[in-house]
Amino acid sequence: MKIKYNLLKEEKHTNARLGTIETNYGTYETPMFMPVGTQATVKTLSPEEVKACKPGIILANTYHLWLRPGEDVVDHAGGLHKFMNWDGPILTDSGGFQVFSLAKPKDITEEGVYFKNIYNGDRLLLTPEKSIEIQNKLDSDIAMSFDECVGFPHTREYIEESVERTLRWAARGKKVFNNERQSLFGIVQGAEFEDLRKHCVEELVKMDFDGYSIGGTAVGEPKEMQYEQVEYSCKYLPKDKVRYLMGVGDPIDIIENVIRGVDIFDCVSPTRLARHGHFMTMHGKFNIKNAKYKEDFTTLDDECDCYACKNYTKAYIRHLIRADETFGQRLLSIHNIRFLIRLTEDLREAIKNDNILEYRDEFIKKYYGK
RNA sequence: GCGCCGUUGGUGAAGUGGUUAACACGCUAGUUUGUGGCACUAGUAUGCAUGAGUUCGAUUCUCAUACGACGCC
Repeated sequence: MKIKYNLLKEEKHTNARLGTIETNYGTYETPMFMPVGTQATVKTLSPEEVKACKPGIILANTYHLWLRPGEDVVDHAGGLHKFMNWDGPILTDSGGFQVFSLAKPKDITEEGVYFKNIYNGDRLLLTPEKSIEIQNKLDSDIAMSFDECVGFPHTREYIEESVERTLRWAARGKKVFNNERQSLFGIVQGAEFEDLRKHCVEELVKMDFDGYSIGGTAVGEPKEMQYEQVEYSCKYLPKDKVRYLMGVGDPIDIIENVIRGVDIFDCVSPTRLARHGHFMTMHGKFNIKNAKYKEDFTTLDDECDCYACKNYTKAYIRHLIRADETFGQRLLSIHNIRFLIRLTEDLREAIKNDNILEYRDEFIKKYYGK
């Protein structure tokens, strides 16, 4: 089935939305945070451990699975869910972000984007049609259009050109899309230019996607500009479709962008920060490797209900991380993912109570207070 | 006891008669936003066993002392 978004309530003082999203694998509340499982695994965690963090959807990556093990292997396994033993909804990114992170300007053509295979150096062409074909085979619940994610800084001239190309790519992908169980999202680009964002939204809506993503943010631009880009996109997006802000996961950014009307977020930060020894709490982001935790026998976060916080001390986790033990990375990953999901639970409650601005102000005070 | 070699930071060590003593690990702190998973950045010996001498100048050359490895009685 196609996903279905139900708008339940709009917060009284802001554009924040409370909703549900119906999927092949159940109905989940929004705002939502999606953990990232690039290579069909949330790094260091088992599906059971991810599940215990109470996520809705998780994310996997077309580019990486295309290169390894290949979409046919996943297809023959019976699809991504069976392959990775995940019985919840999955969203696949299209490879658009890899245009930003891996490709050089000269590699971007009208037909598609040339990449160097990171594993063996082969020159590969990823096109909008190919990206959709791969995602159809992966059989995720939600597929993304293949877009160009442009970094910062950039010129208006280039963004104008890029938005048109992204729109043509969206149309090409939609034309070959062929999976009844799967939904397809369009991606709004246009950088910090309101008229270009508006134009992009209008053209995508004409194509009638199952949901809309906001792209081209969290690529090095100032925070205020990110929030503007989200405003310029949400302002024109239809209310009856879900909105996914790609790649944003800083706690403050999640709050600010929920306030501006975003429903879904994803970010590698909780797992990457964890692998590098950092953990988040309401009182800020901390480095477990710091000497001050050497004999700190308290838990990471006394407000947290995760497995790590229920069973282990900072001193022990510090020891594991410093000893390069993967169990330490697992414990911090579990904690950080659960932290961001708890944040979305709080935000849903704040929308119900029409006090999200108070929640934001109090959170910022605590988070930067340290 | 004699001979010979050695002694550089928390560790393993490189090195030179003349500005800031290489590098690695460790340690201290920071960064990380649709992930090229165990990364990156910065700091970390005012001092080269101790004492004396040669020299304009010594961690580097000489002598003595201490400590250590090896060989011989």
